[in-house]
Amino acid sequence: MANAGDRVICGVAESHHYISLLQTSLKIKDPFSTKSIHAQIIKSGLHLGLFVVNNLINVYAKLGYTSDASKVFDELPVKNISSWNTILSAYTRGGMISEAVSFFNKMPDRDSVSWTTMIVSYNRSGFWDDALRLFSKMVSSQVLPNQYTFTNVLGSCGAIRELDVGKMVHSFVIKLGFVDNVAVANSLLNMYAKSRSANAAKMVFESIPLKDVSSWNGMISLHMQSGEVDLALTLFEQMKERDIVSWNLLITGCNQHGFDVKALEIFSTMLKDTKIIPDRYALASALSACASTKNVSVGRQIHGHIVRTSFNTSGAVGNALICMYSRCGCVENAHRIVIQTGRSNLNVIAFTALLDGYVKLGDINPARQIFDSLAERDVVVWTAMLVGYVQNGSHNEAMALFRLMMIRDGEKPNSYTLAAILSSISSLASLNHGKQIHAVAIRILEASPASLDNALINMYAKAGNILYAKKIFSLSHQRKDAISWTSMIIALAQHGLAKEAIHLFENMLECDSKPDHITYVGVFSACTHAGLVEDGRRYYKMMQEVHDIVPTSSHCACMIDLLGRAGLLHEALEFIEKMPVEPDAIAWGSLLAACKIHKNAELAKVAAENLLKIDPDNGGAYSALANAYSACGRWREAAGVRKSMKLKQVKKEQGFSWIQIKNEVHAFGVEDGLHPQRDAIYQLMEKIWKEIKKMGYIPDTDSVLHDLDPELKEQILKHHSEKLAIAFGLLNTPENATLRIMKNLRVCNDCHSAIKFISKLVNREIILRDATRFHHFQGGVCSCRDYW
DNA sequence: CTAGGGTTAG
Repeated sequence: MANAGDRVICGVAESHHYISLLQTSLKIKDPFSTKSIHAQIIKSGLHLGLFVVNNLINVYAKLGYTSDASKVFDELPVKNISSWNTILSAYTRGGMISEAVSFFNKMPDRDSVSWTTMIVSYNRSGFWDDALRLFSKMVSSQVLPNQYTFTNVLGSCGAIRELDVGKMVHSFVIKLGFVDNVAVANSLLNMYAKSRSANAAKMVFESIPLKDVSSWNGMISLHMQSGEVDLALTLFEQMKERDIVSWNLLITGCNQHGFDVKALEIFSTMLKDTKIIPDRYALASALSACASTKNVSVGRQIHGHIVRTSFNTSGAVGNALICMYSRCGCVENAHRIVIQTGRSNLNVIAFTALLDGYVKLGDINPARQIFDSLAERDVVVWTAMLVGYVQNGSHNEAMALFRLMMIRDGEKPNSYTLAAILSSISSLASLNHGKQIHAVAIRILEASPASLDNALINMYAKAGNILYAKKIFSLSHQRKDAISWTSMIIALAQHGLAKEAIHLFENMLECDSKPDHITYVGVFSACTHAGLVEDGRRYYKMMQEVHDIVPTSSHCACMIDLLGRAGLLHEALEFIEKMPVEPDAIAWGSLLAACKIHKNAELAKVAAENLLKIDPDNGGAYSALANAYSACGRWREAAGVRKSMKLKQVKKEQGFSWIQIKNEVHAFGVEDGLHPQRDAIYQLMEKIWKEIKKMGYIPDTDSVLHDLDPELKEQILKHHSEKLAIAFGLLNTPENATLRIMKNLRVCNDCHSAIKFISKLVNREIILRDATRFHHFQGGVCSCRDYW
């Protein structure tokens, strides 16, 4: 047993002995050996000095034995600032910020380590402002920052793009002589890079005397952030050594900028040419690249690697796998990974991708099941579900979901949500709902993006309010895109404002906005509605020669329509025979419709036969052919067609019309006897009928089967669904109010003529949206000038 | 006792 004097002399050696023991116990994470060392230290008395005891406290703290650490600290008769700092760091490491703050305030003295520990703690929790505030307090308390302080404070500046503060810190760094410290210099570089000061960042980089891998990585990151992928790649080539971060910067950068093939190339080079093992960032980005390029086979290989190395699929990697399989259409695989990984380890983004995968396959029900199973929903997943319904044509479900989102869940929609619901509203042509959404958009969005304006234009146009559509278009002048022009051109064309539509198209060309294939559909339909055959031909040529657009079947259908309606039936047939794509049902249907208008039964027969060859169940073909025969007075043949229709049980779409009064939609079929107001409606129609006949209206009884009693013929015409809807509208709206009627089929000749008279008789504007376009009736005339 | 570079997925 050594005496007291020996102990003092041996102190230093003994200290080293205990410290190395403590470090080993920390390294192997063995709390029991720590306890036994602790016992030995007590046994030998606390003469070893604070250095050893502080070390003991630290090891306890780092192993998570906070109460043991505190106990040793509390029992210390004499403490130095390092003892206090050690406990402080124990609190901050455990994320106990409020405890750390009150401990920090209790400290008798604070040095740069104490302050820095607090700053680091704030940074770790993302409280960048608090970190900077504490830094300025530190400086005014006359405590000098060290290199650790600077790296962290510069990190805070970069995170919140506080360039001005960052510059001040920079001058401080220079003053205290830390510029040559590579860690501090790298932090400066990154601060400037994040604050979008590329030149300052480059200057810092050039001035670093001993650049390390991180310095180079910082520059690569800078270039990737600015989208200069080539420069980033060049720098990467120049590097003498590269680490996983260098590789990941390239992989994620290429992925983010759409160079997904390159990203996968780099990923495979890393696997092949280096010993670097891909981490979760590399795997997630590579999988994302597979998703974007729909490269399942590489995606499966990466999945295989993940399985072989039993890589943890919780979090980023699992989410990326699910997204990859969903976007590649392998929804079952994605679903399997959800089950294997466990729902709680995955996030809403992965589930949104899965939901979307089902939507893309047209499986709306499983998509809804996933949606319902989510514990937490954000605005994006609500929107994805909504878009699913819209694309599926389930507009009522879309409306119901939107209500659920707004009212029951209180989720705030964004511009994508609003554009999606507007698309449903457009299909339902519900002006009231559309106006409500417009109001929501004005209330909650700071600025309306072009996409939303376009949805609004579309909605107002489809709901019959062309004036509002024009207003939105003219107000969105700063952020107009090609789709805005297209939406407006189509809107004008649908409303029969063909000259305006074409004028707008010319404007669009002058503004150097590039029309696409849809723009041209709008242009052709405008030409058709106005009978502008020559313009139509010219634009058809321009589309191919100037804008390099290959005509699609819809363009051809428009052209056939244009020629046919103008009476150039043989030219239309010639067009079909020479058109660049295989003639489809719509092409022959257009010709057939034209034959009906121009009473050409021979050609109608050719068109109908061809149409039925392609689409044998097309009820429209039969009735169009029958109508064409009727129109030429060939009753027997017309009856023959109708008979064969019955024989073949071909269904003809039932015509109906609807009108919205307040928030309710009232639908009417032909001879609708079910409506509660039927007597009043029929009486009013009777009265109107007499009045308009006095004004010169002649019922188009030729369009009805010929072998009926004339009285009965009139009766049938009188009770067409659009006329009933108008009578109902007149009964239930204030005087002078505009009536907006929708019809699922095209308006018939007789109704078109009758409504003109009605508009004059009751002095109302009547807007009728039929299957293809709008008719604005006012003062006895229609906006289509009887050409439709 | 305190620290610097890369953070994916709808």
